[in-house]
Amino acid sequence: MSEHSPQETLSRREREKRARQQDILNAARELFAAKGFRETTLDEIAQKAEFGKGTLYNYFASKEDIFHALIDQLLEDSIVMARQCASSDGDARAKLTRYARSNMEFIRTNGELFHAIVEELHRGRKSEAARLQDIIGRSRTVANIIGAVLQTEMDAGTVRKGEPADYVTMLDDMIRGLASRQILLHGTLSPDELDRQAGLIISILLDGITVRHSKG
Amino acid sequence: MSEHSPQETLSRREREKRARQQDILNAARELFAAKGFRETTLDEIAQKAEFGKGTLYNYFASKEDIFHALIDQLLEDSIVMARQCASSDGDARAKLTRYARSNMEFIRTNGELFHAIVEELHRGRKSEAARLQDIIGRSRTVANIIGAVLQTEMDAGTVRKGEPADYVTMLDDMIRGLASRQILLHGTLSPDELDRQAGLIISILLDGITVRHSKG
Amino acid sequence: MSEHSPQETLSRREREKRARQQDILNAARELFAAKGFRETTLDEIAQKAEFGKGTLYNYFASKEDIFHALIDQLLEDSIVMARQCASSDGDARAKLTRYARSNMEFIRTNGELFHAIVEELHRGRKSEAARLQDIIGRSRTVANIIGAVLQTEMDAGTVRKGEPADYVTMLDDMIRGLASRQILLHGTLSPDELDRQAGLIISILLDGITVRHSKG
Amino acid sequence: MSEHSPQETLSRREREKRARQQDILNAARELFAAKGFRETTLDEIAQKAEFGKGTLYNYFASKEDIFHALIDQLLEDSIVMARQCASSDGDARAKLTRYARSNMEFIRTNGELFHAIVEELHRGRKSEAARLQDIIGRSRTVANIIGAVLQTEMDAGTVRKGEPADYVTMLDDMIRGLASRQILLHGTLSPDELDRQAGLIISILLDGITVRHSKG
DNA sequence: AATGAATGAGACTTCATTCAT
DNA sequence: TATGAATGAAGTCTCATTCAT
Repeated sequence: MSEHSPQETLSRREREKRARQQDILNAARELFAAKGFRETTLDEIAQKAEFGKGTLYNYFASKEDIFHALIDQLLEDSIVMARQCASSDGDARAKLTRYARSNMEFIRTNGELFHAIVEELHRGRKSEAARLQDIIGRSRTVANIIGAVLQTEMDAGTVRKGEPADYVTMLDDMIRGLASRQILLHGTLSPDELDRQAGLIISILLDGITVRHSKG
Repeated sequence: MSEHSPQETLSRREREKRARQQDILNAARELFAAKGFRETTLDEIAQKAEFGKGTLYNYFASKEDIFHALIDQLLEDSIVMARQCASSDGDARAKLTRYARSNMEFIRTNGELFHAIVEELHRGRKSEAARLQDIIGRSRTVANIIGAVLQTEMDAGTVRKGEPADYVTMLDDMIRGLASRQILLHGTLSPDELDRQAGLIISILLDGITVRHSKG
Repeated sequence: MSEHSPQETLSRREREKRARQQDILNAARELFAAKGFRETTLDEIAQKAEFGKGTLYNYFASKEDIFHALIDQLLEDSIVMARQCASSDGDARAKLTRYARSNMEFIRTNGELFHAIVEELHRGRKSEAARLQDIIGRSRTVANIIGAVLQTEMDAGTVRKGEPADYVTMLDDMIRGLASRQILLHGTLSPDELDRQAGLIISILLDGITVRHSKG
Repeated sequence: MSEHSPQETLSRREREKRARQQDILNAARELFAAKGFRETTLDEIAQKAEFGKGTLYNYFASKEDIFHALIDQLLEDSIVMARQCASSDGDARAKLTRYARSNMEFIRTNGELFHAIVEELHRGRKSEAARLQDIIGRSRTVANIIGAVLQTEMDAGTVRKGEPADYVTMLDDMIRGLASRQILLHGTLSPDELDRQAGLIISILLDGITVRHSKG
């Protein structure tokens, strides 16, 4: 898990700079999540980060720049999370359940920001093309990581043929919808509830809800 | 299907007023859908509706008021749509497939507004409590209508026991996710593609993706 | 002199709009003249024009737009002035003296704005090319009008051959320098002083300062 | 030409301080010339001078202070230049032509800064009175130096009576106007063109443009 | 002496809402 | 009832200056 950065040792200056950047990002993340990108003002970010307004501009070129930095972090984190689940022990059902659970946890933590991102992407922007492609590309990376788990099962004949990516996106849709709804309605998710929901989702994906009279 | 309004007969004045309100709503719907709530200005709405800017305030108390009126309409429409599918011919699979298809169509038409609504709801607002409860309540109405289809199957033992509402929301999540993604990536959905996707979603919900060796 | 505008009659609406635009331009002209473009704030313009700050944007798209409108007016006025002098009675000396005098008067009235314009042009801007060419073109129009007076004399052999435009620009340089300096040092120019200075400038241009022992 | 500074010997500390001050001034000169006073930031000056931003404040009290120091240098230089021309060989025409040429060269080199200075002076500032008087006084010094050349000719009866300062300022106006225009339109001035223009200006000043039938 | 991170006043611009006509 | 000119609060961003290291 130790992500060796190209230069293991940074100057004190550089380290402090990064730390303060992260302070700003953390403040922004909370606010963007709570109020959305447009509704969050720089004054608020500055205040929450305990900096002067102008100081932010020593670390980020614009409000959008802060937002993009957050997107990067989020996508990076989600890729790491997917990799962990895909390489964890157990069969496909175990891995997918773990993924569903981790993802719901992930959404509980970052979901609001995630929502803000989707929202912002949804709008036309100048930087649209390049940035959108980047995000789509990285999302696909996640889909491929989990899709590989399904592909293995398909090769073994235990999962019906299909486009793994389709299945993964539907899995993601269910996860996201469920997590968002639970948070919206109940504020949060208890660990037990998390487990139950994750199991339910995977059960639907793998088994469906129709009762089969097997082994007649 | 004729929705009898509480007062069958309205004065000419009242009828004209409603008509003009609807003109404004139609203009606003297109703009909110295309650019989002915040990014749409009253000037634009006024221009598209071919009214003076001040005139809007004779019909709606504020920009937000227009937005809320649109939400009402959208929810009303979705309830109608759900009822139609639930009462259509065929077995549960047919009804659900029809629902998936109609819903995707519905999202194709209103999806951007739908997105704008979700977005707006997601944020804390003054009117939060009351409005949120109203929306949740009406969403539940939809869930119950489709849930009843599943309940019938459960009673007949052909669908495994569970909370129908859970199943419906997951169905909705898959529908919404798929539709949104298709629109975002490909711009629109062809009728054929609509059918294929609706079938896939229902197939996952009912059958799952695991291969069963039925031992005929 | 009556410049018939394409439409002799404008709607009351349009007339009032123009009047208010002119109010804003007048306020801006004074301020730009006194403090320069960059140093003048929109708040000041709004206050002097007795409008709310936002109101300015109903009449001009930006601060620069106001500036450009002023340039247009100034150039238009100077062309009119040059035409009047060139078509006035008397010989070339009389016309040129009149031009010098009028121009000094013109600079007394508009010189500060003129300076602000030159200043602003001097700096690189996005709109540089197009706008600069426009201004240069219109300046040339003035130079050509007065140059034609000199050309007539050249054709008659009473003025030595040369590029009329060169002579005119030098004349302009002297006029502008003198007027600017007088205003800077003494605040204004009395009519008598105006006459004396105009005569001096023309005398230098036409006769030079060397004493000639004519008719030996 | 050796300008003896009041104190022939300065401490090493003092000498180094002056050297660094000059480094800063050189950087500022280029930037002010290219972009104007307002548009140049202290960051840019610091970077070009290869100092930290805060360091500048050890050498100058403010951004304006730097500007004023540059004005001082420029005026000092122009006085030196004028003295050289006035004391050069040849008759008045030769000296004046040399002055015109040198001055155009001077403007080519320093013109943008010159322009920035005029611009800045033109505006009302706190330091107005004292500083303005200083600059005017030093400009007069230049005018007097060149004016003395004309005075000699007047005394000899070869130049018509008048205020030498008036003639010099008009000469300066023509020089400045011509040089500025050439730079603005063509970017620079070739040596040949410089000579031609200088000759033209002096020819106008001394001879005027009227053809005289000298009746030899 | 040298540094550059921190600051906040102040600039331009947008836009929902009001109100006189 | 219909209008759109007027408004000013609020938003993002810049930059000269200060000050702790």
